[in-house]
Amino acid sequence: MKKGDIRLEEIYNYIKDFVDYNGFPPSVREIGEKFNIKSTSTVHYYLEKMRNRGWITQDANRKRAFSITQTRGRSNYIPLVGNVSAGKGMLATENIEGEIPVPQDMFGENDLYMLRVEGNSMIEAGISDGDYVIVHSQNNAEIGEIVVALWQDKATVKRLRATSPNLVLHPENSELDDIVITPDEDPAIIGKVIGCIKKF
Amino acid sequence: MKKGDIRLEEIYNYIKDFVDYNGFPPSVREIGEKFNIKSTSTVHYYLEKMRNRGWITQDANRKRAFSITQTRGRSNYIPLVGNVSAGKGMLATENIEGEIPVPQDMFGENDLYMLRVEGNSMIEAGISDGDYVIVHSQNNAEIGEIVVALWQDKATVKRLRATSPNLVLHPENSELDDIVITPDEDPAIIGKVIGCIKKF
DNA sequence: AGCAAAACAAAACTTTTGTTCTATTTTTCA
DNA sequence: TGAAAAATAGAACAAAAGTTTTGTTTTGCT
Repeated sequence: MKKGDIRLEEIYNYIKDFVDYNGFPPSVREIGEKFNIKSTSTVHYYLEKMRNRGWITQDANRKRAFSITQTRGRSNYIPLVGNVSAGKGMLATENIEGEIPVPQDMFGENDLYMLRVEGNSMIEAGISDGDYVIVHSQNNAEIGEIVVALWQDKATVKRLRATSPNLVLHPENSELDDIVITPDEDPAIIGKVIGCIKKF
Repeated sequence: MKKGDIRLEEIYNYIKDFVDYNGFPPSVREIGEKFNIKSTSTVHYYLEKMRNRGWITQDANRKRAFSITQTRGRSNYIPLVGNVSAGKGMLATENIEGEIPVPQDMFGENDLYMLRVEGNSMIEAGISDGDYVIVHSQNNAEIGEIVVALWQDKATVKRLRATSPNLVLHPENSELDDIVITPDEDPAIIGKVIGCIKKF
């Protein structure tokens, strides 16, 4: 590899990191300073090269305004909900522990939230204790889908078996029995699990 | 709510979206154009307000360079590696199918890549066909960890059982037997699985 | 060694961009 | 209603940032 290409990549990575960290790109002079390049024209020379290779794009006549043209997936920030408690307003701000970025390509972008799973009742579906499930907020679901149900002031993740006359929730754990909830116990479906993130 | 505060929020959201989309913030005049504000000083007036409220920060004497002070978790963009083929250079650009954002809080930020899992050999560890594993790039691992091993020109995800005299890879699937690879078959560990993202 | 291309420097230049100042209109609220 | 506060405009301005030009040094290759 040519010497210049190594430099080019270094500068490119610097720009990527800079944008990631600051939310705006570095100026020509900032780049120069970082790499001990004493002339702005040299930096310009490298930027031009990146433009030609399609690494970055830049509207003409715009300052500090180039963007990296990467096939970089967008993030979608979804609230991590802590205590999923009583009835309505579970997305109340007090319950939101943070805004977690998830890949938009994978999970779309509308009405999602995230929940930390407790217990291993869904372990045979690949959802274990401590995993984070990505949930689409909705109030009903099809039989067979994995849902988040609110019952007795607690959220639980189970597979939906039946909705009437009773709500039947099926744990994906052969050691556990189905949960049958009668209407008068006032259960509610508050979402459909569309994804799961786990740490090892 | 005061009229100005509504405007302020609208402008703030515009800025957030703009930064998300473009990778750099809009200029004062661009904001003005968007909201039919005819004077740059008016936009300035709003930006100042946001600064006072801590919504944005901006280094003095820097143009087009304010950033939103978000309580949002950071994304870490990691390459999704397609064909994990022969020996070295698996992170060669040709093999990178995209840059996927993953939450930095969960997975740190160094030397990660992502791999699409084929087959259900790790299903009892919660890793199924089609899942995406998050891998820390490293060349050795502890016994018991889930690793990515390169063998016969293919990457495989298994639990590490032994490293000598033979490399023993254990599928987490009771229907499958351990894989024993002798040194002359030239296997290599190319990463440790630290996470998994699955879609339902 | 010698030549072409790549890499870098210096300074001057143009445009963009944020800021400031003053003045006017509109809202808000007592 | 009337005064204070908020919101907006216009123009002028200074600093920052990208660009251009010209030239020099270094590198790569035959």
